[in-house]
Amino acid sequence: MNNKKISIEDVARRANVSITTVSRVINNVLTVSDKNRAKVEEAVAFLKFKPNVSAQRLARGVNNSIGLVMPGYPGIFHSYYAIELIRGIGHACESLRLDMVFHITNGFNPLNTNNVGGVIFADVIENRKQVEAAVAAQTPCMVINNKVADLDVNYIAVDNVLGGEIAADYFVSLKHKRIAIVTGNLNTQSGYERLKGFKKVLKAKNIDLPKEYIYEGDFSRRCARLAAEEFLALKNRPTAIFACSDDMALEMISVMNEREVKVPQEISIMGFDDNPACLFSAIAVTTIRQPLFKMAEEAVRVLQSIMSGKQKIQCKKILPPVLVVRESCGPCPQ
Amino acid sequence: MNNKKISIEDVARRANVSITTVSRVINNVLTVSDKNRAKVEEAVAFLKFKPNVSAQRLARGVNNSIGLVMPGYPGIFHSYYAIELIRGIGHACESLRLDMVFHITNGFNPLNTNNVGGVIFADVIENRKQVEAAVAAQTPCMVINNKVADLDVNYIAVDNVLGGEIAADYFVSLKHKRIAIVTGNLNTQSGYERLKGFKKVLKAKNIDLPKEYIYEGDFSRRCARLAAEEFLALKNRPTAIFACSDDMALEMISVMNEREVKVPQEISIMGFDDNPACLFSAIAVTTIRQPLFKMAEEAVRVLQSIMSGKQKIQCKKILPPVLVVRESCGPCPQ
DNA sequence: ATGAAAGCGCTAACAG
DNA sequence: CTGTTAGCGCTTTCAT
Repeated sequence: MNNKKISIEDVARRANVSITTVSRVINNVLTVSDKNRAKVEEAVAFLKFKPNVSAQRLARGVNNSIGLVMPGYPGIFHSYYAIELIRGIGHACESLRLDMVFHITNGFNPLNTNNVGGVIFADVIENRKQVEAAVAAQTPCMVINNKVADLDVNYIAVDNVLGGEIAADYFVSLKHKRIAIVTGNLNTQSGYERLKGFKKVLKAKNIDLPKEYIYEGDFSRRCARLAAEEFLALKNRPTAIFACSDDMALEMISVMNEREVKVPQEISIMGFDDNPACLFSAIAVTTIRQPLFKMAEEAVRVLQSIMSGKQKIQCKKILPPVLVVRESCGPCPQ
Repeated sequence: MNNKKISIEDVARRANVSITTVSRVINNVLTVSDKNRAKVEEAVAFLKFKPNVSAQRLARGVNNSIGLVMPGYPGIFHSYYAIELIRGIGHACESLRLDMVFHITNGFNPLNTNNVGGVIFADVIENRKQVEAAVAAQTPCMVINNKVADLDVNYIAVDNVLGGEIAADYFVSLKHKRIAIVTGNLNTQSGYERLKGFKKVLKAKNIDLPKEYIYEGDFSRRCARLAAEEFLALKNRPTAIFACSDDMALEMISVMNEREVKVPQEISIMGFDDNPACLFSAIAVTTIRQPLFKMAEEAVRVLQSIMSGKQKIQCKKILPPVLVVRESCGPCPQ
């Protein structure tokens, strides 16, 4: 198989012009006569010629592809978070005509950053060493949704501490006193920081957050179910629960339904993400919106300008999440 | 920025050997003296040299990357199906040291197949033209989970007709007479064929499948909720429902819970996929298992041998799905 | 407007 | 075991 690929030379021969001219037309350089352009186009179509991208990249000295590095831990690809990032990055690459080299890392096998023009890291905790290497090698890169204060690297992130604060503030404004949280994976910055912001506000308001009101989860529906059951079994059951992802909130609401605990009359449940699923569930979920898709798109855009730009670009952006009030949270009962 | 990249020549100069020798050591060719190998390795480490992949690909004439083409319709990336495929392919690429170029297609902007050594298509319906083009261009390719009988292309798929049959057979064996289905997206082969197999068995068993027992869905939780509500509103409500994805089955069970309809005592619900979430829900979901992850891995493996192999490889494999009995289906009530 | 020629960084005969 | 020498397919000066 693999009967010889047709090259620019074949096209030139058939069109009876030089390969330079062919190169010009496939690159939309204007200084080509209409006559020659037509001949080349005919030959390209006839031979079904497609430029060899490796050769182009080598000759141009630039690489129009970006690597997306994500950690491979279980469940991540079934999270709204990761999928929205992938969608956003994929979408941006599509419109910017970049190739997206998707690399699921296990810690070993780092992405060969010489194979891409730049790279986006979607989770620093797991991939920190790779980020450091990329920075050291001066590979253009962007970090998404993780501020890396101690590294000189560009990032775009959501303010997760603020997210936790917003959740706690809202519950407090609703007069809740027994407020619980099921956290995300605390090894991720988003998991950790949401808890941090949440605690901070409760402390400031002098509301106790006992250990049994903190369930250490991992963003998954499964642990949300476990958490819900544990909270319900408490002698002093909470009247409000902050679930650090919408998936978890949704699952908790299901459990409440099964147990015939009314949401929000008996218990308030708040999510995080603004997953569209929040709107189609039995009860619309009050949540905290974070602009995942847009963040991803912007990361690509910035990365591209880093890749092409002569000037050094600084991008350390932190986006605020926003509260979306719907039906799953209500005033404290009794 | 972009202070000149170091090349193989820089390494050779520092190690005081020819570039050929450097090439040999970075490619693990054994015919290099220990002394030279050591010198080269030192230089590589010192200069942080990474080979330019584009140059390698050009020189070698082969391309160790594969394209994964998936349609970009809404919701696909939030389906268990798509994600398992991506995971499986990503995993296989990782261990085979292939780059995975992930391409979400909107119908325009087809993947430049000259940029990859081969391509995997994960949904033929939407991408048929691209598959045809790839076949015509003799690009090594594999089609996943869609038999394309009329194209000379390799594929690996699940027998979805059989899946539909298994579902219907099981309900029949449980003595159900009023059997409904909420389908997947009927524009996908899996959506269409499951319905087909389902209908076929019911017809053979002389069980009526009225229009109102067929809800045309799209694999999403949202439509499952709508379907459940519609079925429950029927004068003659079904006693068994086949949901063509586990996500849909799970959502239907939630609705039943909200409406206080007992599963499986009053109504049986079957899913499809064998999503692990089936095990952690309130009631373990009876489902039909399809080997998504393994199928994806195998597709990569076959594709790689097509890419490297001299001989033409034929792969037209259809895997059978299997019934997994759990708790959400029971005998017909009354 | 066009083409000749010199690379881009690396691999792979081929000699030695 | 090592180095010389052609390319791989394309872009890009630089003449013309």
